Amino acid sequence: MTIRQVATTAGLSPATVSRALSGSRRVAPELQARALAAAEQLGYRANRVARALRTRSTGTVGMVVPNIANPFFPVIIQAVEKQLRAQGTQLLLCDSGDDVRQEAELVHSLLEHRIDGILVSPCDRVSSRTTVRLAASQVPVVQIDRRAGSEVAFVGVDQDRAMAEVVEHLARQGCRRFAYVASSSRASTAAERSRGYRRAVQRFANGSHDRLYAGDFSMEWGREAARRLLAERDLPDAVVCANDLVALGVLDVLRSHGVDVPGDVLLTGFDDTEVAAVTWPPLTSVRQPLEEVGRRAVELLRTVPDRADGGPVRATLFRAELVVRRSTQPGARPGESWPPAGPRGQAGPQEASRAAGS
Amino acid sequence: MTIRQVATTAGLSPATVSRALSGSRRVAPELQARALAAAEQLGYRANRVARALRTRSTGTVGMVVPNIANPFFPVIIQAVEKQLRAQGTQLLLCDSGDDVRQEAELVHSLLEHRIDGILVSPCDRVSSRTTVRLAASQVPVVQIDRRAGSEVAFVGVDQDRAMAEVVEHLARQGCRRFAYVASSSRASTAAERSRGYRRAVQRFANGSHDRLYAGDFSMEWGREAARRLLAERDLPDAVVCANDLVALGVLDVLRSHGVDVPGDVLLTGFDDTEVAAVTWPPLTSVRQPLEEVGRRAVELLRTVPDRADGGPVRATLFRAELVVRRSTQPGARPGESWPPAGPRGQAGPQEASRAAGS
DNA sequence: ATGAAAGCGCTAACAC
DNA sequence: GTGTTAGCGCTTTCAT
Repeated sequence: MTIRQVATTAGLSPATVSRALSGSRRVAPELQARALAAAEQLGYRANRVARALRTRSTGTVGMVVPNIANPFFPVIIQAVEKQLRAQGTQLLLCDSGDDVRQEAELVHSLLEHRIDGILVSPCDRVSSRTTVRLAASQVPVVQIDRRAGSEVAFVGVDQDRAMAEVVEHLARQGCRRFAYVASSSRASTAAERSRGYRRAVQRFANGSHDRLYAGDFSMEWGREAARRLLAERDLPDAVVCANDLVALGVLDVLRSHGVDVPGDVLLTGFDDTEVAAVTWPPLTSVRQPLEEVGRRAVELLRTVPDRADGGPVRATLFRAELVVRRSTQPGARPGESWPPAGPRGQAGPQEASRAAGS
Repeated sequence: MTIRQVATTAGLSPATVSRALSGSRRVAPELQARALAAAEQLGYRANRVARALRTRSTGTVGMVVPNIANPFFPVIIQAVEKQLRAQGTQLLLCDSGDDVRQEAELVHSLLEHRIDGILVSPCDRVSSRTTVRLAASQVPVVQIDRRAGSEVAFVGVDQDRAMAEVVEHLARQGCRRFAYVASSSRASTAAERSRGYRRAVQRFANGSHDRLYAGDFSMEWGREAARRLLAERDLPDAVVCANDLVALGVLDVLRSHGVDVPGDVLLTGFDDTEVAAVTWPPLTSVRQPLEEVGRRAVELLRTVPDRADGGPVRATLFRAELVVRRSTQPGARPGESWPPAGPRGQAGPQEASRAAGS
């Protein structure tokens, strides 16, 4: 089914039909109607490959994320998709598996496919740089959430500040000795969170007891780190985690070793993924305005000059929000029910099981 | 950077360079070398749009899933991607938002993009039928996980049987009165799970007390259902949930109302998502062999005849595996640490097929 | 084995 | 405003 056949059926030229369907130029109402009717009748659907070859635009944007199984990313992806849909653009989504080589291949593949732009969350803030720069020299590129260098547009969240707020909150709860279960600082977000953590511990805890465990953003790493933590002589006052997944892993192992959260140690996550609210205890975490990040990223993608040397590089930093939950509220002692006492016997997002045995 | 420029640089014709790069025909070793050298030197990368127009193959497969934020899907997507990568195919991933209209648009869009095949998890087992059929009339299509009709190839898991095993397990634990927090049966998986549940309750519990709540596959629906459940006079022995997300929502509300799991009521999920193992209590769930499902689906995609009327329609059904965890093991009393005693885990009549991450 | 030429389906440029 | 023509960049006849 080609446009030529539609044209023949309608008794028009292909050009007119093309114009009628796309609305790119004015066409006499009568001919317009004939064209549409013929197209409808034949069930004509334009071949976007041919169109793309001619117009040098595929109507497709590529997105490369490090790991789609990290529940943080689907949310950001959905936000992006929603925005793109609004402007009739398709999303070509790729998962780099947090691997720089893979990431490079995907970006190259996207470029071959002649996508109109790329959204990328670079897995390595250093090694991904060349790939990002290369891509940016060919099509508009916006870095989202993570970044590799500052030569290419970026939209994300102030991780440093957010993590500092986490520590400050913990310090206010009386914590002085901290442990940080970090993710390797290959991801820019991880590096910035670490930095924020360090800064804040210096400031609020006078740099006292401070242990660091560096791994990745996975639950399994959280488990491993918790085992190491437990192997030490004493527990810190609080365990700060690089993200929710890590925190869940830590929580799992702590619990299976009889360590109570928040009774024995406070615990925090990051990202405020959906599950953070339903673990036991619910996790204090950091919520990022992903909807806005997605919107801004797509917006920027349309603005970025084609060859990235037109003007100043745009970067947008949003501010995150601390979400305090029971994992950092040591009101009750271990084994006790929550809330510890008080008039309210029921309900409430941060409340839970009544005393045992009844 | 076109092939013509490479040809000029190498002092060859475009045709020869094309042949040299793709290896589609024999080329004299010397010329081959010259062509490759020139391509390398110029950093030539073929324009896949032009190639696709000529060869009528884009080297791209589309995939449409109902909701990427349901942690079940990323896992299946990664399995599919891995397989596709092995054969040098790009994945064009789309999220239908569990909406039939959206799904239809996405499929049409994919067809316009002239993808080589479609993997789809239809969101509605009835209404999605026309879309699936239409797609299958144009390109190879394989339904994955969910299905809409049996005229188009399918790869999935025996949901009915798996859910029956869940109920059987609960019955063995002494449960007689069940409640089922279902997802609306628009998804084929949901319908099959419901069926398996009903069948098994008939058989193992003599059709005794049986309450049904129908919503969707979300955590929020789980919360709502739990509220309704609590509004009833009495609790059932067990609450069976359509998937893990729903179970998490149920668990959250039960806990906040002081209901102990598994002390007061047993609870099960489905899908064995990563979080199922780290909730408190860990969730008994059903693990599906997603790696194999993904592999088989991609394999089938290459086998399916182009116009879906060549031969018998292929369907593959895998068997799932019950993963028993503490949420259905009322051995220990609430508030106690876990494992309650002994060297490791609890040895009940049904042992966990996998240790729950202790 | 190689090169010249045609053409995939569409739309931009050009003429009328 | 409409039709005719050319060409996007590639692969593939078709000749040689």
